Amino acid sequence: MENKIHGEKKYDFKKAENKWQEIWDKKKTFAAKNDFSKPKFYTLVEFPYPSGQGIHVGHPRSYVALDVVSRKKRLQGYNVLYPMGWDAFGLPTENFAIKNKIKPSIVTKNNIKRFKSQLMALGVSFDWDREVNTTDPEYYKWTQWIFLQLYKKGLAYKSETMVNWCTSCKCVLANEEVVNGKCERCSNDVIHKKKSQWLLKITEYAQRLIDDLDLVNYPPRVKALQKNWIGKSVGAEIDFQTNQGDALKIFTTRPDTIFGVSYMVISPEHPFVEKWRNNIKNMSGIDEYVVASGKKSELERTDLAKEKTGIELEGIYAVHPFTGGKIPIFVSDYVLMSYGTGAIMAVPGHDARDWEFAMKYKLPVKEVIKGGDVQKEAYTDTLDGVLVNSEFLNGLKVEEAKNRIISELEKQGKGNKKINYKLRDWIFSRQRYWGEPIPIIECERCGYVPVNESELPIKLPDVEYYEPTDNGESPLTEVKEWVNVKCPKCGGDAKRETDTMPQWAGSSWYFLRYLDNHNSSCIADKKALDYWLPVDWYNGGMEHTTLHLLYSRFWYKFLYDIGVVPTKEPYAKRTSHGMILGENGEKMSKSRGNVVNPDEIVDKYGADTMRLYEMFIGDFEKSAPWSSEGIKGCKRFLDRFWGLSGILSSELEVRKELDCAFNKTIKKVTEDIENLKFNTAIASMMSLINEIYDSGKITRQELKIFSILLNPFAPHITEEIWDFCSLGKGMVCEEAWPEFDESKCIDKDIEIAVQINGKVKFKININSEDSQEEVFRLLEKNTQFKELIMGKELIKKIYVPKKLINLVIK
RNA sequence: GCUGCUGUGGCGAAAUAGGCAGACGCAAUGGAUUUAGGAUCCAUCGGUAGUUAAUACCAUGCCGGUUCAAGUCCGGCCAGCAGCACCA
Repeated sequence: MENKIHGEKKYDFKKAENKWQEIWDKKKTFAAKNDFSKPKFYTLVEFPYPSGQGIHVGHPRSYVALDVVSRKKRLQGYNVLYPMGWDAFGLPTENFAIKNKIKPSIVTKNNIKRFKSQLMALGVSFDWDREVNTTDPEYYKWTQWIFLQLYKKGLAYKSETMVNWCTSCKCVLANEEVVNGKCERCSNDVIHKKKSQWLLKITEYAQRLIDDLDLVNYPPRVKALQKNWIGKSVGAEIDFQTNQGDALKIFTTRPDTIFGVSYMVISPEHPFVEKWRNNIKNMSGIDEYVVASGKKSELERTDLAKEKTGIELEGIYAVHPFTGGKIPIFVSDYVLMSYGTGAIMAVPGHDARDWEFAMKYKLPVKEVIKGGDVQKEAYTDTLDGVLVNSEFLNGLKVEEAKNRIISELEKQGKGNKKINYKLRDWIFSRQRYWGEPIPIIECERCGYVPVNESELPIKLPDVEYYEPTDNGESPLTEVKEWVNVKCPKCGGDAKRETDTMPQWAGSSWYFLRYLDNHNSSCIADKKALDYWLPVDWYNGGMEHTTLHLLYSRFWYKFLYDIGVVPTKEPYAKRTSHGMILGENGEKMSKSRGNVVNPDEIVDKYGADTMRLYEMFIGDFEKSAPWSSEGIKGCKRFLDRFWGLSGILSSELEVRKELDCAFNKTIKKVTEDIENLKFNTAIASMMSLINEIYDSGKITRQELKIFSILLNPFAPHITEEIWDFCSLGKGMVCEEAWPEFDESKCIDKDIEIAVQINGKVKFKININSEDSQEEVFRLLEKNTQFKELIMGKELIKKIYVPKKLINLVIK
């Protein structure tokens, strides 16, 4: 039986969606124009890693949201760039390739094909001509080029450091990739290992990465996370002389408490442990401790955070810079070599960790700031504290004492003001095959030599085996004919760097390549960079806040410094979507069996319904559970929208009685899209359609406006109704976004509430243009008012224009 | 422990800037249509009391405050989520 709503013709979403997708593709409807005189708008979503599973229902939430924004901006006359590409280097592909004996390049190609067809089936208006792929040598040529520029400026360096080593991936990880002592990707244990690695000096940009957050429109929580991650602390470095002749340099944020020092602590990796070896009386005990703490995995160190351990360096002591008193020195792994100087002055009276350690090892606790009881617990809440037992600092407030002591230290040459960051340099080498080769050659005579830029790209060799090795070397070391080269400097025998770049390399600058993706002589044409940048609106996941977002800001700032890009910050506005959870409210995963397959949804309800539902599901920034019932409401709404074609009258203009409703809806949809409130934008269109059906018909202009408003959300059905009802010459997506008239958004006849002592008692009808006097005159005529007021004393009358009246009576 | 966020019907959620709490949707119930199911259309739909009702009282995690008026502002709790976590 025919599934007829109101319409003359049933809407066949499969046929229509295919038809319009083909038309858009053929006509290149959504290609950004290289007409740099037009106002531009650059919308960007995080390009996906093309995994073997195909897209997830989470992907469209981001892509459709910015598709709605992009389509609306086009209708508003902007030259919109909304591109897509593939972040295709990475371990899952490599692991899949190893397991199934298919080359990573082939796996990648297949996955991209699948992803692309899935995205096209959703009708997302990407400009496919600008597609990029990080694994394409023509792309990673420029990733390597950027690395060389960093190298030339001294921002890429190789160094032997303690690194995070994933025992399962057999690969080093950046600090940002270690989550709770486990590998971010595979959740296996991370251990510490000494290894020679390439690092990027992101720390050099720490201050600017904080400061320039003021220049951009990011959600506060994203700014907070980034600042927190960079972790700036202001304090001082102080030299404590020792009986060994060396000065022990420490970092503290509380130089004001210097008279409360009762011992010092150095990290087990501190070089003085070795240096002082011969004079340390209990060296065998120290060795034991150092070895034991070195064996602890990242996780064990965190787990053991509660119970502090340590051992005193017998025979060694430091000298207090002001009192001249002897201070014992301990080794303990609660002090990290990677932060500050790897050594601290311990003030147990005013630091909880030092207090705990002092209790365990029976060390003295001295009060230097008045307020607490330092024998019971460390007194750390000292913002308004006053110094005591501190010689020339006595009586000063904490802030004053900090300044005083720093100037004193500087005067006497015993220390200086110092700012430290938790942020560490970015460990940039990976011992795996499927990544960009690092374009460096190691020559025995010349050291590290960058390859000539004219040789780029250094292509990944085509090999048969790419298993990670147990000895911690990249599988590329086995490819002798690739590794053995001549030194570009001296011409002698040399070897290529065999480590590859991390996955975050290609994604740190991909949004620049979209601007001019076929350029073979530079990253992108200068004019294109100047015109399109910065990205006007970038949406992505919260999980990338301390990885991709921070890394790409760093690279961009570097490119700004060398004159490649025109602005200090890459993304003018950043938003984050919430996760789509399984129907049971838990994170979607195969093991939980709550995964929703987007292909099935598109097949059953159509792309428009899928798109609309993902936008209607809830607050865009919050996570929301999928509901297989809820999606039906969106399907019903689209069916009712199609049904409008069956009640289309021959009248042309918007009817007077709906003029206000239309203006209000245009206003609501226009503003809500800008403010990420897709759910309420859709709700307002649902209300409008209810009103239209109540009126029994729709005029041509009304249907035109409705179609344009709905077009960004449901692009296929709106084109189809436009065509079917011959509403205009071209396509809906080529129309102009409707304007609203603020003055028409107010109803003439309105109902306002009358409250007595703050409680609504009844309502009266007024004209919205009525003055306060007229409203009260109307009120006094009201019988309910007379009854309620009878015998009572009216103390106060409040009128909130067009909203309510509140009467205070006794 | 620190930082940030969240808490509203059976469910997803709305509520400029302190001004009628629950828009919109789902589910549910009753009815129309149908051979039937589905789809569609109409109506009801926070709770308690009240014969439907009028109406009254209660209701935005809890306790208090400011105000003519509080989901919204202030103070104090509680719960949940996320991030960081020996960062001196």
